[in-house]
Amino acid sequence: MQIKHYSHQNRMLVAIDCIIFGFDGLHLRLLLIKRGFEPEKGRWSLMGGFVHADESFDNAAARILKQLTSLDNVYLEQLYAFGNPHRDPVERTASITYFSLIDINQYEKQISHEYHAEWFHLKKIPSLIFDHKEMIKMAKGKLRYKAAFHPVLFELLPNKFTLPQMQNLYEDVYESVIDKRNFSRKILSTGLLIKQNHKDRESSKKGAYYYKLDKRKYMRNFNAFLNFIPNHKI
Amino acid sequence: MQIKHYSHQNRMLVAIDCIIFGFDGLHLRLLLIKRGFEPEKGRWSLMGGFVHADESFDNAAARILKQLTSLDNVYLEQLYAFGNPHRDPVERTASITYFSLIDINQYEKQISHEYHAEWFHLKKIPSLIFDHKEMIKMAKGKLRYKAAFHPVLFELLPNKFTLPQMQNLYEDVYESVIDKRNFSRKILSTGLLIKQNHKDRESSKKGAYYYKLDKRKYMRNFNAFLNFIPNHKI
DNA sequence: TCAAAAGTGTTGTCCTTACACCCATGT
DNA sequence: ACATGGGTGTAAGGACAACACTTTTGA
Repeated sequence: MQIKHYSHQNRMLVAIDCIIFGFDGLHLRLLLIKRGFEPEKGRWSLMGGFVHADESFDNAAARILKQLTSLDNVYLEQLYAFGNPHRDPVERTASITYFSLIDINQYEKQISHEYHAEWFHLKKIPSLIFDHKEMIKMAKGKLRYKAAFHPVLFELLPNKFTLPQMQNLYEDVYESVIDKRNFSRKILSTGLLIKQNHKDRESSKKGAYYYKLDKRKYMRNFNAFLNFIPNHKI
Repeated sequence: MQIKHYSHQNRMLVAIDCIIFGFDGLHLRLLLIKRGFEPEKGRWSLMGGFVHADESFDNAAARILKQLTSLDNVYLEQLYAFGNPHRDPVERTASITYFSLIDINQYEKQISHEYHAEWFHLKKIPSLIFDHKEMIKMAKGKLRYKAAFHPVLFELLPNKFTLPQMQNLYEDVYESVIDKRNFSRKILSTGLLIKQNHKDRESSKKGAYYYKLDKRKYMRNFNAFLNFIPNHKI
């Protein structure tokens, strides 16, 4: 006998919420939108949406991210499934959260104004709906954890970037000060950076050399362990 | 206006599946059951069940684990949400997987025969339903990742254990051979072990000293980074 | 007395850290 | 000329990895 349904079981809505990080050259930032429907319409929220009937979670997350940013092929990784029965007061809704790292400059080119999105400094996150604050906290933890061993923060950097910019990024992620001599030695020792022969002349008088990521090596070595952060705690 | 439902959205079943690891003193093992209902009745499967209407995912996982093992307070951590639309052929069912580490001796005392459960050696996993093989693969990866930096494998060990037993466990998890001198130095340097003054005389002639875990230090230091495995790859 | 597993120490290498000065440029 | 941030080298200490012999005891 062919079974058609699991009877008497509870079905629920499943949504995706995206925790979207960006980096503006000085600080790590988080992209939030103004919620466009009830309840809580008009309050700040993570970008999200319901999973469609014939869509995997990964596809739903990519679709939702693209809706907001118009970007394809960005770094997107499942973070955690939030399933508290009353997290959405309207109706039981599970949220599968995804963690995204995007190049803020790519975003700026493609910006959609439909969602009233803004980049927030991580120290200045406004009040958010539901359990979104908890989601962000977990995403920050995961970013630290991952970046301590994998070169994942390159996903946040533009095509060309300088070592001082990179150091700003690491210092912001770990909320700590890093010695620039040790930092540059460690980063360069990965062999992932290709020095360019021109400088960024905007952020200092002397100018800092641009580097590009060696994409081939990056792909190959992504899962190798690195150890970027001295004395890091999670 | 009070909203009662999100209209026109797709609702789905949400299930929990538990990847349950144990350690018998020599080898890492995985607990599987014989599925008790259609479809795929009688085939090997992870222990699972549907999330009830008013139950969080964590609570559902703990309930389902207890159903099989009769154990409370075991190590249980969310692993990943599997959401492929056709992963269950009957009806769309998301699976939130949980990763569990239990002391196999506790389990043996409490065994429930209702599910025809068996412990499988990780090299000899039988054919499994749906995407359960993929779940196990991910769980193995996470176990390695986590155990490389956190003392989580203690969850698999009985109250009293010997260093050779512990080393067997680490060697099994990482499928590699570890130098016992370096291993004991590293493990003991954590300060987490309390040497007992009697020996296990069963597994060797000379006998190996028992140790107990210093639970207080274990709790306090769980999130500190360790580095147990030389040259480990994920 | 022999076999089998437990237990223990040393050394060289490499990685990590701490630290200070010179350079290039715009104002 | 000076202030600002960029770029580089060295030395000391600690962690890690490689390695071999002695001990205990049951058979």
